[in-house]
Amino acid sequence: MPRWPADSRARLASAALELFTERGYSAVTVDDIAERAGVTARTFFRQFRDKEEVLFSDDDLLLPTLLLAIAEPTGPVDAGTLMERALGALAERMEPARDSLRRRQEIIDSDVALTGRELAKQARWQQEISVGLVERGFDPGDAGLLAAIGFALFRRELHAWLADPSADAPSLSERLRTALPAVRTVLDSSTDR
Amino acid sequence: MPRWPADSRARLASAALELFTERGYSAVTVDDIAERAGVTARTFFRQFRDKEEVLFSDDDLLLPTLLLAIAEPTGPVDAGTLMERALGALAERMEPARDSLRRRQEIIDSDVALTGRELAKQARWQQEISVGLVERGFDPGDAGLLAAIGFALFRRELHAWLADPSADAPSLSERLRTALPAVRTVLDSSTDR
DNA sequence: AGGAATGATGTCATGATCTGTCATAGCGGT
DNA sequence: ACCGCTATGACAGATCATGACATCATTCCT
Repeated sequence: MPRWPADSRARLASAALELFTERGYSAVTVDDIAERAGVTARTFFRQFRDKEEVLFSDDDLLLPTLLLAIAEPTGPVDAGTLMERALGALAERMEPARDSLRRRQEIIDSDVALTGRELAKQARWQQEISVGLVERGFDPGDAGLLAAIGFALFRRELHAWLADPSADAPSLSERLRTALPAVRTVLDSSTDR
Repeated sequence: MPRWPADSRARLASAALELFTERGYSAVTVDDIAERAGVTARTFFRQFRDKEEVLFSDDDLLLPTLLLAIAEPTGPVDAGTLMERALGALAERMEPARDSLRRRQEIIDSDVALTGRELAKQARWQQEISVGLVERGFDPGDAGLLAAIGFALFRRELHAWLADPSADAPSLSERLRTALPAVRTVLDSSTDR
């Protein structure tokens, strides 16, 4: 018999998500979250660096996926293909969690600071991808540019995927596969009127 | 004779920049800034929403520049050209302030939260540009994609420009002009090894 | 000239976020 | 039985941020 119920971290995370959904991010205090999870606020801050991090800590589990998809393929590979593999691997990991991701995204989009945190985290991923590409022998300038464009696309398609509630909507992976070619089309042919 | 020295806002802003440079962002309290500016902390928070905002408030002055560059040209215009005009106008406004921008950027880059705030602000600009493009008759999907790519490029070239200390380094505008064509090249031809 | 309105600032109180430090109690190994 | 390890609680305190109200030089109105 442990002295306390196990898994305080998981209980804090779901308590936080519930409360943020019920009342909105800024109307929830860390004390509220801790109370619902049956611990003290001090324990919250031991598990999560700050109040925001409770929404983002899971993301760190995805980074290895990203790096593996870049490093793994053997033989010469096209840069676009590598980006597609990396983002596709990310997409596969995210797809099963669509519902909870959407709830999370609604909270994030409702608060500028959270949006900033999300962008900063994705910028870090972008940096990691860029490094991975350079390690494969790509030109550093090209790698940075590719990673930047890739993540611009990824953000766009992720939002579209989460926002589209229909059952037969394209999956995130499918959206990504069609997005990269779209860049060329847009650059070549887009005009106003 | 005013009751207090004028321009408390400007004094707060430069006091903040000085102190952040001297001691690092997180080691400076709002009280420190207020003290050096000769006011109380309460006055700081009347001028700036929070401690971060003192580094970003000037940015808001740039948004009209951006929107004007999109809305102004008459007659049918290529989307890439419009992006170039908008970002070029931004660049022209920033170029004279290179030194203070670089000091500011060093502070921002040293702190994740500040990085997030910067990205969030640029995301908002990106959104505004996208809306401006749609109002000119561009397809909404294309507009969003173009704005995203444009700002990915802009961030990249801005950092490169600020990081290159040499006197004969290309200006920000020049960098931007060569960056957009680079997108096509990279997408078409980049391979590893 | 004189009084009222204005507006930037100070003062005080309060709540939220985050950190440092020490005590406590169950668990596992010896 | 004892010892350390670890997760947690308890408490104090710094910093950030906001609301309410007071102050007083300037300005405007009559």
